[in-house]
Amino acid sequence: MTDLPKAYDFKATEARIYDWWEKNGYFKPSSDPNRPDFDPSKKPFVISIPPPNVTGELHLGHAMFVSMEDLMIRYHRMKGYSTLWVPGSDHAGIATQLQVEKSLAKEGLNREQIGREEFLKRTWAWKEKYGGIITRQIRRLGASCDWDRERFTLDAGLSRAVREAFVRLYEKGLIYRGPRLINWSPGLKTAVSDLEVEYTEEDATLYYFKYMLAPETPGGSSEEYIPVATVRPETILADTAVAVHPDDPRYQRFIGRKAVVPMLGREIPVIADTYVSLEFGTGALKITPGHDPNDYEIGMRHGLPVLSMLDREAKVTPVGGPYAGLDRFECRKKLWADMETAGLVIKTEPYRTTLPRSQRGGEIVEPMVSEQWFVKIQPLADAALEAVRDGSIKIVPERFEKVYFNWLENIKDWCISRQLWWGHRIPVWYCADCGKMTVTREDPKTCGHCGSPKIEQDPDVLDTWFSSGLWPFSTLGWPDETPDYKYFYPTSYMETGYDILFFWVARMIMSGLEYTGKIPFNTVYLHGLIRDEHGRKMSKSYGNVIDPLPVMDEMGTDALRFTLLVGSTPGNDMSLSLKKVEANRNFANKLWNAGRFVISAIQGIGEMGQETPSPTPYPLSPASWTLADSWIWARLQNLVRDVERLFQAFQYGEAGRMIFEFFWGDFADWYVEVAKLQLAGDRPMATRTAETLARVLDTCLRLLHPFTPFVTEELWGHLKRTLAESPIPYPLAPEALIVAPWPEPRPVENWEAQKVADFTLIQDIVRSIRNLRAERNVKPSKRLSATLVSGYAQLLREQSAVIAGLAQLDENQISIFETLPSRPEGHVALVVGPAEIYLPLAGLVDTTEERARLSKELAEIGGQVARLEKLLSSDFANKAPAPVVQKERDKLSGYKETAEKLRDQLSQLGE
RNA sequence: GGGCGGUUAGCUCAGUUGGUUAGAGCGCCUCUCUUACACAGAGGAGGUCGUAGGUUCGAGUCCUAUACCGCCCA
Repeated sequence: MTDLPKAYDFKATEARIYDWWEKNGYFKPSSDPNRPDFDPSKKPFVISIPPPNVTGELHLGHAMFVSMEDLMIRYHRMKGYSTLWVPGSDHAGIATQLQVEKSLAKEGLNREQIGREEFLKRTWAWKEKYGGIITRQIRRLGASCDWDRERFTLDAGLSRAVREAFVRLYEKGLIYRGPRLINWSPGLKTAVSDLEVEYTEEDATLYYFKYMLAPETPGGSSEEYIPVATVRPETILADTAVAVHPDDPRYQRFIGRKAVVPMLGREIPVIADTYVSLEFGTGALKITPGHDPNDYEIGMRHGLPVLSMLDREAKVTPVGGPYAGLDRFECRKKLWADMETAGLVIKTEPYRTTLPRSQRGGEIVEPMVSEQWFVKIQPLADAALEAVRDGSIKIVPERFEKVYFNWLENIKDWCISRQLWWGHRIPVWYCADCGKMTVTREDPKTCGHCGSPKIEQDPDVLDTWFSSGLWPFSTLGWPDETPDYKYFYPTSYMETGYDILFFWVARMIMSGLEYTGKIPFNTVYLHGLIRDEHGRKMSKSYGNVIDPLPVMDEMGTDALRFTLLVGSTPGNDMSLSLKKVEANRNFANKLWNAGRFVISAIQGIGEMGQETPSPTPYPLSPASWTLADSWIWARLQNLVRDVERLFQAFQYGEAGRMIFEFFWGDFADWYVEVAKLQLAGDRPMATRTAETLARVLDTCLRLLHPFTPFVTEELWGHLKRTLAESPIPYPLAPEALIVAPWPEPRPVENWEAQKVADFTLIQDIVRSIRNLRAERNVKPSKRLSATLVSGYAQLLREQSAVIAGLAQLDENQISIFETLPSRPEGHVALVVGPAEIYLPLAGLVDTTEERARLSKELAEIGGQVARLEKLLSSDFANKAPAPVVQKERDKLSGYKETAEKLRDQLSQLGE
């Protein structure tokens, strides 16, 4: 007996196995362009990791992508590709800066007080302190990344890539700077891009007031006004027009006149624009080009001035006259109160509206005019659209292509400057003398135009996504044509969550095409988001967040991985519950124990004696196999074919489920049970059985390895050592499962279907005997005698030991006949397709009950017969494909045979 | 307003070229500690696949409409 523990001990296994893999270099590409033995003809398979926030901590989103990518990587590695998974992390400008600012605040400091240089010093220290956490946690998940190639977006090399990209775009005229309406985050004091703003519907107030018209003649007076409604009354201070619809009879006569800005007395024009809706609100709009995107458009059309009434801290500017210096919300209150006093207020009413909030922090974002850097995105977007349209890049699942198209077709220029300190500083220097800009790859000492040394670098940094957009190639050495870049780029799959399709994936495609002239990857695989067990979003305030680390502590990494991989389908959200993880921990344990059984079976062969085992050459002809051997082999080959097909179609979850079902349902529940009987046979039989056990286990471990790498590697090692010490000629190579060849599908052999059908009959017989025993409360330990009658008597005779073993019959008291003139006395009869089974349950047999049972079965079968006869006499027989019709015909004849036998039974019981 | 996804057993979900008796895990009921595994084994109950039409010999699967839930974009 083996000395392996009775339950799989993942705690004692995972870290040891991971270290062993890493130490032996299995995570490195099998063909490495930096080594002398590089084989360029070997196909590479490459994934760049979606870089997590460098100071972040593991959550289920990470667990998901790591599991999925590791599966892809391990599969291709076993398939023989030169496989590279590039790990790394992202500096995450805003997030990291906020963390450091928070720690500063605890000391009563802010970043302005300590200055930029000191702040960056502290941030780097912060990164050094917390930067390793996330990568350690990713290792714990089993990620087989090449850690020697780990990258960080602020590394020298990647920073050079960012610089190169910026300068190239600038030189091409695709980067410009200018005052534009952008989204301003007052708390963070930085611009954010359109994507970083979230719109939420909330309760607000709609303020109705009078926009008084200026007298038509100077010095005159006017009581005329246009009623206007707004949700942001404070922006009145920056109004530069009032707009009405040109066809609106209520206001038509005011077009061209002047209106007076409340409390400020500024005169602004009344303009006509078809943008104004006649039905909505009062039918008139105040126009604030400096603080609203729609108004900005209208302002551009009409040549209106743009005023800014808020500064970078969202305090009122001098434009607001007496309100200058007030906070935006205080100003709203005060201005409205003053307007009320001045008799300009009509009413207020509660109102549902969408408010723009910062994706980070959640404060209300202000549309503001500000001087920022932008990427002219249209040319890049066009190329990125084409790459997906022409199939160069495939998105899985396909439906996201539509989302991708829709976004790129309506894209706006990308605001890439951020008023932060942590990030890639914009490589632009302004000259104090000539006022011109110098944009260079190397930091300049003097102005590139007039040579003045009085130059100063732009204080802003780039949007973090600008550098992440370069990730697939910057990590491989770009802009240098390094060996890695030449061999591994373009990468293969980009695997990530659909929530960052725009933020990241689209931008990588645009960047890749622009800078490298190549697609950055050929396939985009998008996974869904993980929700709680009732499909709700996980959030801290709900308290339903599942932390992957304690889950791994309790159930093991393999259990978590298998749950995430098998529980999800591409692009769809999944619900996760600890119950599921527990079920998969049980699966790992099942695997372990079946493995223990196989190993002890192999050891048993070695202990049987020293004579040479009968040679069973490979590939085996089924000639020397038992029915069960043939059956499990055929089922296994079928599984390998299914798994391959599903993997090629990115249906990893379905593949995992099929392996699970095969291993538990076919192998462990049936074959292993039969094997126990066969192992008790003579030496050649026992040897062949042990070998089949080994073969099936080996194949299953290979198929499962991408899903559950730890338990499979550990077991495989034990299996390998055991086989090496045994007389069984089935050596396992190479030294580790992680680099063992993937089971390749074999063509179906013509004997397979018959053997599967034969064994299925045996299973059906066993099941119905078990069923009856359970119904009649026959003690499980009680071995019954039995009489079997069937046209398949030969098959049943051959399998009588199997039937007896699995159904708890007494093998020496089984009689098998082709036909039997009359049913044995005091027996209960079972009809299983072409077989009748009589069990001696004398004393338990109640004729009335028997008749009822058999009648019920006959009714069911009769229903099937009727259904199929109807089907086969319909158009179905003419129009459906022949094999499909044949299948139904076969079924019908089977049912008819069963029905016939049931009728016999009933008549023998007496009417 | 536009687009997408979901609606299948008590719960969470599979079911990908339409093939005719719809599957799993968990939960539930009965029995069993039979030396691989009680993180288990054996048996069982449980679903008119949201609704209404249509195409087809055949629809959970394709088409149309519709209800509800969710997401994305404006």
